[in-house]
Amino acid sequence: MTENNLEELLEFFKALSDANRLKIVGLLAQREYSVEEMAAMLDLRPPTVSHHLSRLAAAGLVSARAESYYNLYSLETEALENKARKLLAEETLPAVAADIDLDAYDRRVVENYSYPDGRLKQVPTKRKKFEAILRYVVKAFDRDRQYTEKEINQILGDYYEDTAVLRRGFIDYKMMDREVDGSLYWLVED
Amino acid sequence: MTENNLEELLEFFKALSDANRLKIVGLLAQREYSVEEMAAMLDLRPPTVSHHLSRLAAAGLVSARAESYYNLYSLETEALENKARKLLAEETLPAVAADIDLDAYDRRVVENYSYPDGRLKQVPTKRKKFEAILRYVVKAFDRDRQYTEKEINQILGDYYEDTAVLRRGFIDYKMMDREVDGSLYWLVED
DNA sequence: TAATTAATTAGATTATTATCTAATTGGATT
DNA sequence: AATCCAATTAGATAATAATCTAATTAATTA
Repeated sequence: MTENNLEELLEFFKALSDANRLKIVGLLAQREYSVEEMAAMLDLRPPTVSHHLSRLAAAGLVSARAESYYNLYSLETEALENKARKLLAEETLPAVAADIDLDAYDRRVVENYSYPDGRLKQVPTKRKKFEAILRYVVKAFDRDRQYTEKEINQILGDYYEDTAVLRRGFIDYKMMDREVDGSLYWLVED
Repeated sequence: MTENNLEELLEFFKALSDANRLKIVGLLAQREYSVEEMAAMLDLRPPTVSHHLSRLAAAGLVSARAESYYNLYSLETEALENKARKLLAEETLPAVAADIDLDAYDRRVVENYSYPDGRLKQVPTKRKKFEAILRYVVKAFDRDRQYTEKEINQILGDYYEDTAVLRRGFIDYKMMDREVDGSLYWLVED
């Protein structure tokens, strides 16, 4: 369902990503034509037009009806409209990204900045990488409870000596919140 | 305006006719990303992602904003919607065919079946070619008047000896109509 | 039945395009 | 001022895809 979505969209866009195929669609938007007629009008050989038509047909955009030994092609207007409308639907594009490995960047950063035992070699200065490290470290905390600064530092100490830079990062990037007097910390919901 | 239409549509479809570019669009439909982040998630090198982004940007589908030395890309949702809606508009597809040489098939058929002086060598039996010949010969008649069968035959005689087969063709293919008694003929409007 | 015709399929060639590595650019940090 | 880093550009290579000719198929007419 999710992966199909990408395949289906891809077939649709590929079908229309050629000038001569677009012209064929333009022709068939007006009336049906035989292969030979279109070949003459586009100045192509019939096998080439046949090939284009088979790609359009595979995407469901055209269909043929046999009449004597002509194959008369016509546009599947509804199919075209459905695809265009699907593109406009809210849920379509996010679904295309459904199977993408969103954590790949974080994993790469964590690997580059960690010793084999899981401790951090250092903390990156660049924002994107710092955030990736924070997302990794924050997993050590529990959503359902509150922590004293002492407890925070104890947990962070397993990752890095300078616990303050990590603790401050959580606050700066709004991954944690705390009491005004700084006595208690807790995770912020996404 | 008319040719631009094809170019613009083509750029749009080509921009989206690649699996990785579709995935990029899917990612950016959710939030903005840097080039390096997307490269990691798609398992591509940054130059490759940069190339894909420039094609998407050329089609107006994504835009970048610089933040420190990141280029943060986001989806141009409106542009995408406009293109999709344009595809649904009645006039778009016929406009794509506006510059096509619609007479190319007829010309080819007429040339194949005519002597240099314009007379027909023979009349084709195959429907499509017969129609092409009829469309050619019918130009000899005037829209604003009526013809007796005798006058018809005289004009058709300039093209071909067997005038009846042409005259009958006009009637069969509804290019001409006539009185029930067959006394007068006239051109049918398109 | 033989000959003709439109379309498709097969196979080869050419043109595009996606991708990579290496080099360059332009900000940002030390 | 020197260095670093993300992004882009340049240039080369590999993978796709468009197109052609030749052969085949299916259907029609002489």
